[in-house]
Amino acid sequence: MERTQFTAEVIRQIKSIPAGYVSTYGMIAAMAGNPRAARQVARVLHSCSARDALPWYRVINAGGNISLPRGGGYERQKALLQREGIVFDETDRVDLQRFMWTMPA
DNA sequence: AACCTGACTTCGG
DNA sequence: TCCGAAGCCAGGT
Repeated sequence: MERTQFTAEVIRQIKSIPAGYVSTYGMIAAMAGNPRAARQVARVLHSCSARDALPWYRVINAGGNISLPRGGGYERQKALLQREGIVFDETDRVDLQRFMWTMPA
C-alpha cells in the first residue's frame, strides 16, 4: 500500500485523538492538509485501523453521528465511545461542541 | 490511464 | 430540522 504524505498525516492525526474525545472526518482531513478529502479519511480508517492500531471509533461525521450502519459496527462504536465517557443524546447524536477534539495551541 | 467507489460535507428546498 | 442532489479526492480495479 502506498501512503501519500496526506495519508500518513491522517494516521498521525487520528492517533493524536485522546480518549474521551472524538473528531470528524472533515476535521482530520483539514488537519492533514486537505479539507476536501474527508472521504479519504474514511478510506484510511477501514484499511489501516487494524494495522496501525488506530482509535477508529473516535472518528464520527460532521453531524455528530456515527457513520456505520446499524448492525454493521454502529453499536460497537457507540459502546466503545460511551466507555470513554462520550455522551449520546436521545437521537444518538454526540455534542461536538463538547467532545470534538481540537489540536492544542 | 480511465473509471468507479465510499465509515464525508455542504447547500438548497 | 429533515431529505436529496452535487461536489471532492485518493485508492483500488
